[in-house]
Amino acid sequence: MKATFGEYIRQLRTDKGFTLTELAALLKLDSANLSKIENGKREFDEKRLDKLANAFDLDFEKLKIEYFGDQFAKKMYAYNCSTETLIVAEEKVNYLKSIKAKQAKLEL
Amino acid sequence: MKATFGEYIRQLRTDKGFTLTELAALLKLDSANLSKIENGKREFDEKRLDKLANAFDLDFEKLKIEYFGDQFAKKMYAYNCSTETLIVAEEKVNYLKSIKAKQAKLEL
DNA sequence: TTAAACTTGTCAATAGATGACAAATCTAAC
DNA sequence: GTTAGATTTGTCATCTATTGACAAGTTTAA
Repeated sequence: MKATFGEYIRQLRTDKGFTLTELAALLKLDSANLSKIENGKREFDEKRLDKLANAFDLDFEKLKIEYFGDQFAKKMYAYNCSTETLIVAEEKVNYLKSIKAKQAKLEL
Repeated sequence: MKATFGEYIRQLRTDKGFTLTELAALLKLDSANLSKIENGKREFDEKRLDKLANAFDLDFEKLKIEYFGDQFAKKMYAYNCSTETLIVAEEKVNYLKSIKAKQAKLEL
């Protein structure tokens, strides 16, 4: 659960005994590029999250957590951000939601 | 502190009595584009964070928290991610750091 | 040593972000 | 209500980064 997203995909794939070529076909990408993704040399495109969930019958909500958690972690690591960034992020999500709620009310 | 990053810039700017054109010059961008940034219609490029910190004499670490917190919040809001994403992100940052620490040890 | 699996390098094609500028709108002072 | 400065909006060419694709290399296990 602490692995990078690439390591996570590799885990899923090898557990099911798929080759890179087989999984790549399910995800509609090149096996060479899937290799790079698993080794952290390319990004996994969020547009393919649903295909990945289908391929391994995963809960989509949990997959999003894994995926975006990984994205955020990489950014924070790269820019040496303090963990307070995450607290601020949570506040800001709530702020965005409150804005939306306010707008929905006005449209009544 | 809960505002979006665009609102935050606008706050800083108007507090100091700068016009869009003036601040834009300091940040080396077009005033029209700065307007879009303040109104959440364009992204603020992370490469300009240092210029922004200088323009308002801000603590760079705090500015990063504000900036990346905003980025993460937007993503989470857009993809409707649960707040658990942030907990996972924190675990993963620590994982990345532990990897690095391990590698540093091997290189001795 | 052979075949399949995997890795790596490269590059053209594509998509997305950015800079630039014109035009419209807003605001406040006169 | 006119004017000037400030801001907003729309558009588009250009730049940049990402992606797909494929060739060539290495590793692995039989």
